[in-house]
Amino acid sequence: MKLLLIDGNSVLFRGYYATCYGSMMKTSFGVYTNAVYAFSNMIDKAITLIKPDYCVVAFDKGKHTFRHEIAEDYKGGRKPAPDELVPQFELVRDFLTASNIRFLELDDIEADDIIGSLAKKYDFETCIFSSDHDLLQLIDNSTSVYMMKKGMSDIVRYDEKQLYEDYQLKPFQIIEFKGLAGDSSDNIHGVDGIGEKTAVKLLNDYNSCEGIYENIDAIKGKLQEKLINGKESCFISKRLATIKTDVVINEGLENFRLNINYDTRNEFLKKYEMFSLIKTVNASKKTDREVLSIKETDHISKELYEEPYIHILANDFTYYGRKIIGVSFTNSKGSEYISFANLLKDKDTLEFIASDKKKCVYDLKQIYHTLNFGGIEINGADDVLLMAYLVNNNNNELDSILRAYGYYVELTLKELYGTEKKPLIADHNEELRYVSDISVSLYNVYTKVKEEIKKYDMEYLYCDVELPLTRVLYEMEKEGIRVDNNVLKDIAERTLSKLNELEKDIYVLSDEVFNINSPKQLSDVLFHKLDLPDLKKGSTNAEILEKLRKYHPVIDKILDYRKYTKLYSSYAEGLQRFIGDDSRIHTIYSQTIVATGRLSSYDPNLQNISVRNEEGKEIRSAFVPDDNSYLVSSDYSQIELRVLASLADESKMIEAFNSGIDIHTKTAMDVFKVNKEDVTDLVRRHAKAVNFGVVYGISDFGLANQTSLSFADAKKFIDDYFITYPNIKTYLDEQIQFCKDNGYVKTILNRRRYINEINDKNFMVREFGKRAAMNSTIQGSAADIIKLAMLKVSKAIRERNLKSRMLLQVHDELIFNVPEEEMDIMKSLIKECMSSAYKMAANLDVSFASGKNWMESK
DNA sequence: CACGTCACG
DNA sequence: ACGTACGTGACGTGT
Repeated sequence: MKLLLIDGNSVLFRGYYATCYGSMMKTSFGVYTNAVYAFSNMIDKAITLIKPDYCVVAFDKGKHTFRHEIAEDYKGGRKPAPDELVPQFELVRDFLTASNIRFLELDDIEADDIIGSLAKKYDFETCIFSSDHDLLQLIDNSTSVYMMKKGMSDIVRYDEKQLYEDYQLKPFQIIEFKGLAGDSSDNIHGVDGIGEKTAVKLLNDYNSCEGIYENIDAIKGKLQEKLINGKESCFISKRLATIKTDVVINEGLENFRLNINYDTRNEFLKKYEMFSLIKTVNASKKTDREVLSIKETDHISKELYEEPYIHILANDFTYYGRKIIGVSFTNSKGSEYISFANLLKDKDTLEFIASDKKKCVYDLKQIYHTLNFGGIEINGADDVLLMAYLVNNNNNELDSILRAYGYYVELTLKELYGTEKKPLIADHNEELRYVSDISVSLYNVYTKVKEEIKKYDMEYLYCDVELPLTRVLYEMEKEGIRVDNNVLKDIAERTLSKLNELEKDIYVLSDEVFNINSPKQLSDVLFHKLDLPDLKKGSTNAEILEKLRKYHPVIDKILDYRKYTKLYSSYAEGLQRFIGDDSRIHTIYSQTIVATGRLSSYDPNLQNISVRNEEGKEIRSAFVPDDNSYLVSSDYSQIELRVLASLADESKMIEAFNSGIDIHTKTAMDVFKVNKEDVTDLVRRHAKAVNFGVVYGISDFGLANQTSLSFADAKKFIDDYFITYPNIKTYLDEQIQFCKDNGYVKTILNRRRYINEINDKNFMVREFGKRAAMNSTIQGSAADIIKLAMLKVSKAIRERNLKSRMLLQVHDELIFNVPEEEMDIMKSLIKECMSSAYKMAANLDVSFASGKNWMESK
């Protein structure tokens, strides 16, 4: 049994002053919440640390305590509480009420005295939480004090031993100490001329103030004089500092039992916009816990075969080849856990998992790998991660999903199993608690996202596109792509010698030896030592360096050095670690990271392999086909602009696409009203820049920056563009308006992207929101289309039993391994599937290339 | 762990 | 007056 007593005023004050700098936290309605926020954080910390069964928060109330009878100026000279803090005294009480945490305040009694009286009333373990040193006097065998130090970051537990170590005082001597040294914050005078050092020394010699005055003759000189003069003040100060322990509190202990109500607390936190605190809630809600607390079994009950959430418990060290520890089944009937060894014997359950009967997991693609590694087949599974992401693109990892639906799992996999380098043996009960919390939470999330998918009309996107795509991506990941390590080694070696050369040159040319890779050191050399013009706040990026080339020969070398270090560390060397024993690289695709609906690739990222410069492009020659095969690359040309033209129904542009004329040339012709022959290179480049700009959410500033155009010319150009293509303008404006009204924009397949920035009060943020709104439907719809194409191609390969395999996706491009004998069929099949993936006014054009490595097939 | 930089679409 | 083009992931530096 443990009782926690919290000094409410002290914690609230400390919380306020720790968070009152800069822009103070408040709600969108202007209610200050910083102190309550910090308060909530601190007491959560205290509760987690102390794990009390009972808890009371004590507050001061009234201005006429017994101490004011003793000394009129008690606590005099204090600054009044700041205006921003005052209303938070009330708010923090509301917070405690919402949390179902008891607080006490008694007329004309200080919080200290409530705490003192409660601490002495009970003889079981009592912990006091405060930042006020006065309370240290309450320490005894069963009472300890947790002090907040250094703002709020540190909490130190004081018992008799710790107190003596830090202050050389026994608990009762705290009041003796204040009698002598006083306490300026409470306007307690003590003895004039005696400070902390002298007070401690005197108490070490004479134990107490009484002891000092009994032996006053033994004390000599000035000190004796001070003590005699201050005797009255000394004993008044002592009384002021003495905490009462006899305040009558007529409440049964059970009234103080700690039983936080997370539902009402979450409501409060939501109401006052303290969203980040919702995560500190152990929201595997109590009611759920009672109904559904997990049961370990060696045979999963049949009633759990009805649409369960299945959690695969495995450590998180690697993506491929995770070891299964156990599996849980959870639905409205209950929750059960089975160890992996027992699961392998539970044939009914294995059969259920492999069957088409409906079930749900979290991160299906990874689970395909995990179960495949464990020799288990799974079918008919929904993916709660994927569903939650489709419902709202901000839900893209466990934490954010649980938080969004009001759940929180206290333990993490890392805490259970450690890391690959430092693995831990998990306690089995902890494991069960983790599985139980996560399973119950995710089962509940599943029931909710299922409804939302329906409500948002996303069944086609989810059931017919994203979910089947998960399987396709799993197969691509498993397949991997063959890489010739020798090619990478060769490039690495050559790059390294080039780098050594450049390094020397740079040191000579700049007359300085420094770390070229450090932007800080480089900018120092360029802008201070060499005195080159600092065009953008010390920035040394390629764009800036390009402009500085003419000033100093070292710049060219630095640009080259940058190019080669990137090539060396990210690609030539960097990629090698990912080549497996099968001589292949297995990237991982994320289906739930990109806000617009694109895929992303990592470990390693194969969607950003160099192509734009000659030296970098060579990396692609390391990516090779299987024996007797070719690498085939097929990409959509101008897919985003085609999507835009079609969605906006801009006939001039659609006609251009369908007639096969170069779109940037056509844009130049239309906007500048010139003949094809008069479109110069420069004019075409500008037209191309605007076309890109339009897709990114155009602005005159952006366009001017990207081209050689002046502000005014860029603005004029954009105006002319929108006059030429009025439907584009209308369409983009519609997207912005829709987003302002609804908070999100949507793609051709009803994919949503929420853009909160669009209604932000900050101009810059709002402008960003607009550009994101304009871009998202376009980029997102293009992503939808290539996903459709991937499904179509993969289906065709499967149905025709072809040996060709889809290996990579790079946003508008697909890469395949194609055996020689399938080249003809695949060429037409890929082209057909990709160009017919989605019917639009502007046709989809597909270009096609093949070779004995990825560089050749481009 | 944040920042600057740079690779891709 | 403000001071940006959209979407990612990986690396090295420096706290």
